[in-house]
Amino acid sequence: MSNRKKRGAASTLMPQTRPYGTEDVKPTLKTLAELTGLAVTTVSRALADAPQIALETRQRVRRVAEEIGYFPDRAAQRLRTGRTNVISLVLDPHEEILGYATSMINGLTEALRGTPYHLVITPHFSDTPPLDPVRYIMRNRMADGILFTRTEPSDERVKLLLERGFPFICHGRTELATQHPYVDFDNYAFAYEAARKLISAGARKLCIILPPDRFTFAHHMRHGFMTAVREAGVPFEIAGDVTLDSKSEEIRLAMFRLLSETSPPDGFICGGEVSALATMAAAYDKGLHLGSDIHLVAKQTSGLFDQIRPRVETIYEDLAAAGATMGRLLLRRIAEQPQVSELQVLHSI
Amino acid sequence: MSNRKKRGAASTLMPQTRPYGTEDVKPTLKTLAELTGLAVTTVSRALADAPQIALETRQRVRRVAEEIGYFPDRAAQRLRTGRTNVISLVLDPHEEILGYATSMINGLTEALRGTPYHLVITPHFSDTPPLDPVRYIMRNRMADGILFTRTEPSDERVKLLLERGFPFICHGRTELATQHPYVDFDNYAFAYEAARKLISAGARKLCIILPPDRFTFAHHMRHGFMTAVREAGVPFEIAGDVTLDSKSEEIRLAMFRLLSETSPPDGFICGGEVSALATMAAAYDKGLHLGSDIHLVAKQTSGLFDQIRPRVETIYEDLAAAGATMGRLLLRRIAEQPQVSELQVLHSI
DNA sequence: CCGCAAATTTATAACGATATATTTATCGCG
DNA sequence: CGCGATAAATATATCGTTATAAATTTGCGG
Repeated sequence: MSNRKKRGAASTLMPQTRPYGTEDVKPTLKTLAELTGLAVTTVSRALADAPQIALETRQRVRRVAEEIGYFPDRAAQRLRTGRTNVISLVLDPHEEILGYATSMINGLTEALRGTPYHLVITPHFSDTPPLDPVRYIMRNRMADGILFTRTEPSDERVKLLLERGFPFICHGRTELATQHPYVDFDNYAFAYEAARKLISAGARKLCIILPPDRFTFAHHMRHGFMTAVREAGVPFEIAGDVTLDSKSEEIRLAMFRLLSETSPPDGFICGGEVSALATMAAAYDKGLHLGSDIHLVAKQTSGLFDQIRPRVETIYEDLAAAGATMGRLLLRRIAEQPQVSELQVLHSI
Repeated sequence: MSNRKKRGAASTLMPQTRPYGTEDVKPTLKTLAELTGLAVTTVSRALADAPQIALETRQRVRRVAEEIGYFPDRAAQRLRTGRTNVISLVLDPHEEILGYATSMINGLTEALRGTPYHLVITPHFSDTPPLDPVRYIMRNRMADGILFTRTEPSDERVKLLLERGFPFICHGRTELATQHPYVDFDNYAFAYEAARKLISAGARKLCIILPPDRFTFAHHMRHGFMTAVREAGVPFEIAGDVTLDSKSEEIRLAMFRLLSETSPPDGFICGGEVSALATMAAAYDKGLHLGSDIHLVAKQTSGLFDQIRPRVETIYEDLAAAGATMGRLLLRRIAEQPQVSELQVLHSI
């Protein structure tokens, strides 16, 4: 009632003497209500395009909202609705795998584009338990969903998130009985194909540098590798002292040592770009020629290897696509809580 | 008064029959007030360690808070105080400079560690005006401060942010009359030193690949380069068709063409890792030998070039350090609004 | 032109915290 | 014993939004 009387307030839209375009009205629903002579509730629903608000009213409100530059206060929405409109990407330490995070983030932001969702980066510091970031996000209600990488066979994060029913998508699989959503690259196929390529290129003894054994994808790679070498009956070796997470310098030295042994491998599978370069450097330092003395297949996740000479055989993993898929799946999961089975995406090579 | 009576409520801490450790009380100030028999206000201030709350009370509140797993609701705090406890990093498109974003993010998260601040990534899509992300962040009150990169001499973002008095730190400088905070690498020195190195290595004609001309640091690099070549009276060339932002493939082709000309340059300065690799690839394809036929100095921002063979001369820019500095400066700026001069940090080589 | 349903709009009460102003308890001192 | 000063705690209002329930207006058959 009393609001009705205030309809004329619209004329006081710029009461202060200010240059046009710098309206100093506070852009809130309340202001909007005063300007339109409607109730705050009505304005709110009008902007939400609620069908029970007359079309004409909705349009009018929308017009005035635009005029005063109204944008809903995310904090207030968040407090009221309980939704943060945020998803969190847990960034693991030691991800020197060049551009790993960047590619994924690029894909993610593409997936979030046009949605109200934002991406916050939650770091996982190497001196703290892996569960910390996840716990932190849940307890502080920091996000509506979580993304993380480097999944382990019996991943505690997965267990906890499943237990709490908190939306998440992980990059990589577990070996848990319970199904859960994930996005993964077919690292079995990668290693298998890589081995096949090396063998048909003439390599006579293969070597693979694996990720740290605690990660599920290390098992997949090993399995793919083992299957290929066994099928072909080719001698092989698994780089022992060193993993894809090792410092590049260490990898190079380890590979140098390996190449100095009697009957060293001549075919190398590197699951990352840095390890590939380190292996190449070791071979170079050893005076070995890539393509004749030794062969190498690397996993490529950036445009980098297109510029490496001598040319290196690579298998491409599209991390931006993985990020985009993870983002989309997570949003879907947050919105509808669908069956897990729909959400298990395996990016094949 | 009536609250006093409720002191006994502490015994109803877990009224439901639930396994210990899964308290289902809502962890809010209200709950805490009921449990302690204090007023909500008191609890709030107790947790804030306000001196006008008795020490004994503060400790008691803190104990109970811990017991029920209380953590303040960020949305509520944000709504009430107007602070978001968020800083936003605007990620530019086309940052293929491997790990550029990752390094910076790593530094940033290190700087934010232990603070209540979070990092959100606001993408700047290449098909939208550069001002959009900044406008977006300010109007939606998405963050308390903004970080961005690739600063231009007359950067619109800087102008807008200064005008609005919104806290920000940019990576790179402007040429605006007004002072403003920034963190920058000394790209003048980089190019100057690189040219000196090439000349003393025996290069007789220099070439530099610059960033797109719209960025301030392109001017710095050019200036450093020009100063060095003029001082030494050495012939030079500036890669014309191609910039550090060009696709690596294009850079390689351009360099290949350049090397095919009569009396081509034999000393190259590459402001980024990708362009360096592309240049090396072009030389390789041309049959030229690095270190004798041609010389190259690259800017290194990752451990990558330590594994590149033949070895490449590099000058290191520590982007993680830059990120950390930017983070710290921004927090300081948000907190105290200090003099700009304290906030202008130039990372020298 | 009454009355009842459908179409609109509104009032009220949260969400969980904090700023401001006030009240109540405690104490020293004349 | 009472007074003012200090210490400690409290009440109230508010941030900007939305969910719920209630109220009003409108339309239309009878």
